[in-house]
Amino acid sequence: MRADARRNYERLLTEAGVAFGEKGTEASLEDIAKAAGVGVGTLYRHFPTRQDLILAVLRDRFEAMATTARDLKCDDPGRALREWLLAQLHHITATRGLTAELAVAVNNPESPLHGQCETLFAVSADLLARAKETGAVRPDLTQADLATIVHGIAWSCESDSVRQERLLDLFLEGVLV
Amino acid sequence: MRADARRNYERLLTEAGVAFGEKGTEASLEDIAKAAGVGVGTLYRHFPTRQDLILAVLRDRFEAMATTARDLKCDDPGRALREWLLAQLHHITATRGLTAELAVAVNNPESPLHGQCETLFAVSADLLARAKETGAVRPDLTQADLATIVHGIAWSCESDSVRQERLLDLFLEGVLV
DNA sequence: GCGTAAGTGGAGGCTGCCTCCGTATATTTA
DNA sequence: TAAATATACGGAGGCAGCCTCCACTTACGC
Repeated sequence: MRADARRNYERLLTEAGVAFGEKGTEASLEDIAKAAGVGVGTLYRHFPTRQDLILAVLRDRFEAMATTARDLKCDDPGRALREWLLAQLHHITATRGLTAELAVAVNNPESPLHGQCETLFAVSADLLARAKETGAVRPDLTQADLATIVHGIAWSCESDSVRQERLLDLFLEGVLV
Repeated sequence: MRADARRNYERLLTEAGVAFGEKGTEASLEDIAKAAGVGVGTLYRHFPTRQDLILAVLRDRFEAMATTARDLKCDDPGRALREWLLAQLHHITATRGLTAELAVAVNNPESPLHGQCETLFAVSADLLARAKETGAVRPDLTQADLATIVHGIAWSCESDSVRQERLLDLFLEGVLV
């Protein structure tokens, strides 16, 4: 790839991240191209569809999440799982405007981003397995349950991290006495 | 209101419900007008903004929910609450394509639809209070918690009612052992 | 330096949004 | 029942964003 092409690619990615964060998935692509100092044609060559651009932006976020996952250290398996779920909430919230897309990527194996989730799945699987071993969580709990509820909470609480944490804890502790 | 106006109003509402269900909030208004056998001008007179049309469609759904709420009968307060939450999940799912709007209406007191929620709130408040009295749920649980989690689950499970029910039960029973 | 493969950018066709206003029709009045 | 009038209709038209296409420009290997 030529140097100018790479430069434009990066610029577009940056501006797209900003625009999607501010205006959601429907942000004007012409505006994004303009912000990146580039013509629409260039945008469309690098990212033939809006979806491609969204996915490219999300790829970066997955990286960040994987890094968080690797750095996660906690002895108590129950706590570790909770920390990981909270970290996920945090990242999903940071991916403002793309929450829905993220949920699709995680839940739908057809999604071209599904592969990117492998690292995250591995971390979840590991933490979940350990938590089950020590009897910290009910044995029928699945990764899918966790992924779904985390996205649901992230989506329904928008950017209110206090409520997110409360709902996560309600979920973990249970509501019926 | 003239008879023809009323007829067109109803037709538009019906077609809008169908279109939003099939294509989400972004469905083409011109197509909706066409489906209703009416010009765009007529659509815009009745519903000056897309939001107005969405809200009008939602008003109908609120009616349906309120009816369900009134018909709800169950002796055990814990079970009654669960039934009500399930019914809500069901209705939210039926309101395909408008889940996000519904969540806004419920969570945001500014929403012009917020008033419509009163009946539903009253039912929730009643069921929740009774469940607390009998000690069926933890005392710090709020209506807002329930509303938020129900919308989160409905959204994240799309139309998979089995998963919705499972997640609701996980929430109610708790996940940690 | 030069040739060319690779990349650029914006004009243009298309669709959907919303407004405006000339035309049509339901309802009232006589 | 027919005229008068208030009410409603509908589509043309201006605008914005989507995406394609291709004449022009530029980086880079020789």
